Amino acid sequence: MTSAFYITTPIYYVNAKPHLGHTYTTIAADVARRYHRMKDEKTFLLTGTDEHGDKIVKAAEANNTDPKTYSDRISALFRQLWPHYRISHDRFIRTTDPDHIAVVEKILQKIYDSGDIYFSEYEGLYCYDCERFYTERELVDGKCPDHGKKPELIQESNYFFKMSRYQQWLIDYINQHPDMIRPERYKNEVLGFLREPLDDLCISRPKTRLKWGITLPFDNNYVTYVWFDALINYISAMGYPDGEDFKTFWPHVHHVVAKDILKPHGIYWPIMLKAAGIDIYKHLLVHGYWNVEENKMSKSLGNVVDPIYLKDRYGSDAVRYFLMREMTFGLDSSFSEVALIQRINSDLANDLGNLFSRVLAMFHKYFRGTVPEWDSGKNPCPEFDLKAGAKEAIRNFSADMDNFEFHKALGSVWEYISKMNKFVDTAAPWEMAKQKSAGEQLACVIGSLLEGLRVVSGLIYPVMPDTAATMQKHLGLEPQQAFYMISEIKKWGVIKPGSSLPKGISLFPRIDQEAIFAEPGNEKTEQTQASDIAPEITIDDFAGIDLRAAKVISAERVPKTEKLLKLELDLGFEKKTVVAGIALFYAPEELTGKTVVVLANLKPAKLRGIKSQGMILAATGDENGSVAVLDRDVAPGTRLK
RNA sequence: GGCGAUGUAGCUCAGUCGGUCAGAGCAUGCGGCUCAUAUCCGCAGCGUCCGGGGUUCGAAUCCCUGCAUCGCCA
Repeated sequence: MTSAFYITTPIYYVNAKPHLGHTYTTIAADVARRYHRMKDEKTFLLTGTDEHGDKIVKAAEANNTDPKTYSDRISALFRQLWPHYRISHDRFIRTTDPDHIAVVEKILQKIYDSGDIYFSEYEGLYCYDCERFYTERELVDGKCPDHGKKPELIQESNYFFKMSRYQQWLIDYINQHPDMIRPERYKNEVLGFLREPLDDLCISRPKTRLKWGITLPFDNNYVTYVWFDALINYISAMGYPDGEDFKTFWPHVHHVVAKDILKPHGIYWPIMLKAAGIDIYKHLLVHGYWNVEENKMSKSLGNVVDPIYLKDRYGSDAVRYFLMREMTFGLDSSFSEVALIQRINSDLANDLGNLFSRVLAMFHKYFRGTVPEWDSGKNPCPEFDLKAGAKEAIRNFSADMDNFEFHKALGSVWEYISKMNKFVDTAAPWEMAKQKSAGEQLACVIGSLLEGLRVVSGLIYPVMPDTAATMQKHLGLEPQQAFYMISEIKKWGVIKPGSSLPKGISLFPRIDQEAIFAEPGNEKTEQTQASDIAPEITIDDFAGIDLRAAKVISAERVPKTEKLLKLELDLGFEKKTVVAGIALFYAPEELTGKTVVVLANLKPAKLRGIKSQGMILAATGDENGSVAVLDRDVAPGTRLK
């Protein structure tokens, strides 16, 4: 019996601004958290920023500031972004927070005392510019791949965490908890790592080369390696070891991460917990990447992955919906503005928005805004049973959400929406309205539809909280109340007869894709080839173009040019001289005797002193070209149309 | 080089133990309705289920092999 749910995002490294990937991870966590709220669980959502390490020092230097000031600035960008997407974290942790630092020190000391941290001297190849060690095989010609300098052999002492000691334990643990790392492919990947001997983890950096970090409690000359510091945020934020939040939520923790940080979360973190005597996290949920398709986009890459741009343009709910619907959790997906617009138009505007709009319009038309008495049990509506459908939708939705299969969960909701659209068509309320005798049935149809919409508003709540609330309002309900509780959604007949409802609205206006691409700065560049088709013409326009079959009598290069060939053409009734820019692709003799297509009524032009009386058709690109040749014999002069 | 994953309709993908599994959504075409955001509903796919072998009465589904793409490791 789970009564609590704790979900985390990674703490984001402050060396870059928030982008689409961060947004996806955090929205996914928020969606999961809202779903567990629906199940009446106590929930906690943690996110934050990771601020230590040499990359931050460098980024700060590049911006002419110090690490703390720089971190403050970037961290604020993350913190300020989340409200735009209706993400309300219970805590936003920073690794520079004093309570976090205190817990990191505590954990280090604990592991040190238990003997899993040792001090060791070693030598290695160090690049002073990169401020890092290289292994022999990382080097290119014995030089650092970034700077092309030869690294120096230096000696250094550091503290190491005995991960190797826990290798077998971790393998066994994962095998005993097969759903600990999900989806399964990532569990297998971790087990793959573990087939090789695990190196001990260097967890310190001498202050001589890095000061921006948490000082080791047992040696003032070193700071903590950034990953060791960062992972601990998941417990420091909860007041480890004695905080109430820690006790309540830690047993129910779910970490959401992208696949690039699988190794720290799948290997370092459980071993750290084990070594510190803390229970292992419950689930690690690993998702894939968003591949942003540059070519199909209107905007520059930077713009489209900018979460603020997307939200301003399409709205928080629509972007949340797209991200959750489009990506199979765990796999990579591609992101494009075109795909986003298509989802919005087909799923949100056409299916859901239009259903909402048509139902409310009919309700107002036939019942003047007052909910009629109706009873689906006593007087069943024709064809479909929306009540049973709702039950099924809720069941499927819940099962999918429990498995973090957001895309499937939404699929289940949309199946129900589709059922309702069919129901409207089959029941044809407008026909019933014409026959006064069908009044009871009409009431049942409209009443059921209103209830169905209420169920939908509850089910979309985790993904589209704003839209859910808007729907509630227009169904005459109180969006402030916990309408999204599963127990509430499951009821049938919540909208009371006699209550009056406000007018409906368009939940999601359709988006005119062409209009967006036509905006200044949105020129379609390098689009797919189909997209640069010239403006539409009529058959009459085409009639003005006189294309003729013409036999090549002779061909010769135009002197002093690379591209031009002079062709003598036979059109049957006359001969023409034509200059064509195809010399890069054709030798003159190749063309002689072939029947080509000539634009015969082109205004003559002089090219290199030669009067060209037409133009032959050819497909030419940068690399190659091909003259249009008729593949069967026709009389010269035959018109093409 | 090693390990692993993937390769199914124009696009994105479902296909659990081999036997109506050749599917869904989008896009496209045609037809219908008119309550609705030119929306909705219905109908329509001659797909070498990557290629080639094999096992089997029977394979998209198992085995071998080749190719392609991707990931991790080295």
